[in-house]
Amino acid sequence: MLEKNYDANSVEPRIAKKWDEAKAFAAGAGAREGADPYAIVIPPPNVTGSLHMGHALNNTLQDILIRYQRMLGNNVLWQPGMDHAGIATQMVVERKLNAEDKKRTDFSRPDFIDKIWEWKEESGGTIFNQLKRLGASCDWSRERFTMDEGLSEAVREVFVSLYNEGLIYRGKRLVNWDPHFETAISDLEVENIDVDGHMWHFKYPLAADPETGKPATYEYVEKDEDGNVTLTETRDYISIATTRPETMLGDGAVAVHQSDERYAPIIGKLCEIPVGPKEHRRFIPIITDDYPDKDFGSGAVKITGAHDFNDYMVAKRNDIPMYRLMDTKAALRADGAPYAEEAAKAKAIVESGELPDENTVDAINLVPDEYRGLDRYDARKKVIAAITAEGNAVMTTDEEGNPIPLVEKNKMQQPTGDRSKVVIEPMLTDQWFCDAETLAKPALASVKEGRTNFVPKTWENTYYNWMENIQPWCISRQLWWGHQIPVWYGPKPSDVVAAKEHADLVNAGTDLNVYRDAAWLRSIARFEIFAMHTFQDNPKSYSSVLGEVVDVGELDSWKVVEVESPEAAMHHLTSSLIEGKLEYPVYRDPDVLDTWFSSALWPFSTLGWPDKTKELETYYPTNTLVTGFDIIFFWVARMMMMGNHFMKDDAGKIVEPFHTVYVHALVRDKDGQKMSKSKGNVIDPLELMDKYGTDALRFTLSIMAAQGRDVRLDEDRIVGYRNFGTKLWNATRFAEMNEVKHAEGFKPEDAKLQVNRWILTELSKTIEDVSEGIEKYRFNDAAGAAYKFVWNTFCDWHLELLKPIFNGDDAAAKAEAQAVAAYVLDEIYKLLHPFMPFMTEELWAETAESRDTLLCHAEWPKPQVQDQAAADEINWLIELVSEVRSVRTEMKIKPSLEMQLVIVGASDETKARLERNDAAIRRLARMSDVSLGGEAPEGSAQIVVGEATVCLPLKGLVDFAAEISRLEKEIEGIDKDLKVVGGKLNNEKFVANAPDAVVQENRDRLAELEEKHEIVNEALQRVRSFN
RNA sequence: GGGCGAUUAGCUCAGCGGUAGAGCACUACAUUGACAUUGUAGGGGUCACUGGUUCAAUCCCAGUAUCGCCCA
Repeated sequence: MLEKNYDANSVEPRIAKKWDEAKAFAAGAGAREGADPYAIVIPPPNVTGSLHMGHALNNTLQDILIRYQRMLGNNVLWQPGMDHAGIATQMVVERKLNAEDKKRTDFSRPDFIDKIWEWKEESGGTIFNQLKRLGASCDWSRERFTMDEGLSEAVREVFVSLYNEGLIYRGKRLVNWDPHFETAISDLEVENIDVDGHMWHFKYPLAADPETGKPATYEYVEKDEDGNVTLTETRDYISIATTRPETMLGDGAVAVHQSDERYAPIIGKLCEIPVGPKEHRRFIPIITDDYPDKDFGSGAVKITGAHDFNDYMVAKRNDIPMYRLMDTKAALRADGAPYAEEAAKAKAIVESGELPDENTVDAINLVPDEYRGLDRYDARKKVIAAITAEGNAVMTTDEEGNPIPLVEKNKMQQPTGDRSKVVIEPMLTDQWFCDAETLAKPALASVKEGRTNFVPKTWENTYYNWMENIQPWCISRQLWWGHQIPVWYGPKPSDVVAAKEHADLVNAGTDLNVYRDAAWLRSIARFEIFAMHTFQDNPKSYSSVLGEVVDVGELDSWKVVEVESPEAAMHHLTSSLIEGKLEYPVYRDPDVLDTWFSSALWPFSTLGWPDKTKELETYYPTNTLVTGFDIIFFWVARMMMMGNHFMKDDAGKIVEPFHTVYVHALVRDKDGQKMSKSKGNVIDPLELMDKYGTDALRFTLSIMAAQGRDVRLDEDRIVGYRNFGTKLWNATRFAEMNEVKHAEGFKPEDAKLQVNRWILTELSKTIEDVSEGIEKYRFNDAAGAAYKFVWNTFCDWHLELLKPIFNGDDAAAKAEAQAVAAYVLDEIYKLLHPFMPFMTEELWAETAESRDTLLCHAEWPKPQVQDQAAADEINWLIELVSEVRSVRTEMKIKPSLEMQLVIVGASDETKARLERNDAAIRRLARMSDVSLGGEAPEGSAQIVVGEATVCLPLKGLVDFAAEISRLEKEIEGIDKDLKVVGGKLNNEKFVANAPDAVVQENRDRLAELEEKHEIVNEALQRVRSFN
């Protein structure tokens, strides 16, 4: 006998163990002979991750699909794995070191990476155990990690291929720089946050006329919309507005819109940046461009190409030098020569009118000596103070009429790092980029041409929008943890080779061949002198610069070695030349790749690519990708780009990584707020599983996962669905008490009793609904159909209707009832298994002495019995009983009081039904007797069911006034419906235009309503006459 | 500024050209007979607003309002 309550906490680990021991989730487990493959790759959680509600929803939905497909007998693989999560992981380990009073830079790079691997072994991947607890039926034996050797090989393969195709390149670009982690990040990792900012207005004085030496002036004229002059004044400056005064130090120009008449007189003239030592003030040109907005600020903008994305474009278009002002921590630069020298270089550039190469410009540090090393915000304060003190701030007046600097408050969007939460600094740096635009084209076509489909479809627009406006993807990160970029450089900067491994560096056809450049080699002689000069007296220091030297291989008559840095390479080359050896040193690019680069390969790298494995052949392309919309750009789009580029069939045709992308919603709290630690509204799925059991959580998430809507999770809902589990548990317990047992060889079609044929028919319908719901990713419909069937059909009615049979004397009926109940319960376990795997697996085992398979491998139900007559009969019975109950309650008749039922005007069919269901009616409607009568007994309440009038003789019990009012109310309702239906049918246009079926439906309904109206009206007259 | 979505019962949400639904909450009653994690019954809705299309609109279209998200 089952326990009275289901104890999730003891059952779940036991069932999990059972699955594990049976290797129930191994790829292909439980598959039919010759089955179709069905594969899903898990969105790899971060190795640092812990299960949150988003994971719970995401993996529950995947598990439903996977378990369903497995039960259909398909060859199923759910591929699990984890992401190395570059920044997040490095952050976690650095934080741990900080707690021990150590920091990353106390370690060498390899030692620090070892520390991370140690951390991973100890505490990484707890999320896998949490996913197992959720019941995720992944093939855990195939767990992969983006940093493991196989996946790393795939990363190198892809990088080198794309590099050789010119789709990956290095360049100096303006990128989003995270000053906390001191690395570049991609656009997607930047969050724009609304903040209250300030806009300062400053005067840039015009340069003196070069010919006369006199201060330059112009007539500044402002007009209103109608062209009337509103202001005229003579100015010797141009006024600019800026939210970032500290970047003025790096200005290369002032720009105005070409159509802005106000500034037309001074286009091409020079103006002074009003900050820094007076004797070294820099002058910059006033230029025109499309970018400035005439109506914003003064209409004139300063152009700081190295620290602003818009300015960068303007500077590019107009050959304006871009001066970098900050270091990797976003403090003002302290490198280079004293300011006076550096400013002179900038002056020379302006005067020559020729733009030197970008590295030369980048080397110039235009931060005045007094500002060097300052944090960017401290520098801002000092710059503002200095300009204001000098009288170059645009002034206004305060409330009392005193002059004050004009500082506008303005709402602005501040870019912040999604991990670090610090303000992102646009920085001009050397980075690696992936040509996303080229890769996006086929990926776009795949969706447009329907080879990959988003569900719900509306997400396709989001995808198009992004893919059509895609920017180069910055893939390099200045971190230590990640896939190091497989590019080696020789001592000469132009010597660049991408290689999967050392051997490829010295293979035939390598690009590593600068040593063949005799002229260049001769020039190396210079370094000989340099090296001797530097290290002669201090050989120890020499070896410390050299660092480790690793043999790479032979190339021509040279020995190629790998060293640790560009400096080491140069010294090594020099020293080997001194010693008369032909040793050619290379060093590897220190950057690592964006974490999402390896995730982009996930659907094929996890299956063994670039090797041609059996798994790859079987399970690629995968079927469905289940993900949240927040990573469509980060992940889905990039998998499409990489998958389409690298995965082709034998005919060279693209094979997309998946054919369906199911995008589910975000889980929010019950008030619709996004869950976040700072808001303190995070609901921990693990706590919920402890409290209500995993199945309750899973069922709740499934039934709430309607397409296109966020899931607002309310704990009360979980309580409700926990109760649903209990209901099923107790239904099974009840069955057990009545010796309901799985009957070997029972065929549903053999059932004779209407009540059984009815439930089997309802079951068929439910099987269709649940299957269709899952197939169409309408998880809420699927779960809802199962819920309704189990509780409102099977428990509320079928089991109730079986009670008189179980308690009766008809042995054959009893045997059939037992067999059918057992059969239906088995089918229920199967239907619910994808949603509630633990409880159903437990019940499956508990309800038979032995089973051929685990429930997770049992065959998915198929509709068997369709018996409309039985369905009609029992639905009639349900209506009858419900009506009687309703009237009893309304008439305030004690439930314990047994009454007599007299049916008037019954057809032959109704008579037969009454006979067949006599016991059930008496039990469920609490009647002592059911009889047929010619007319309604005096003092009856009367109910119209179909053609018959059901009379409850209530003489002495019933409140006739109440009964009259009840019947009047009913007639009122019927009249209302009659009016609607009749109105339609009287409308010629309706009859002419509506589909025949609809017209007929309304005709039938009208007839039905009219008949009912008549019968109820008769009943009403009768009651009135009793009164 | 551009785009997407939402607005249905007190709450959380389904639905969707032709009888407006669920769960929770609420009210009344019942019972320890599988289940109080229960049963029976009940109340509760101008389907945001304004127009339009249609024989017919909660549903389609346009506009308005409010809210949310994404992108600049």
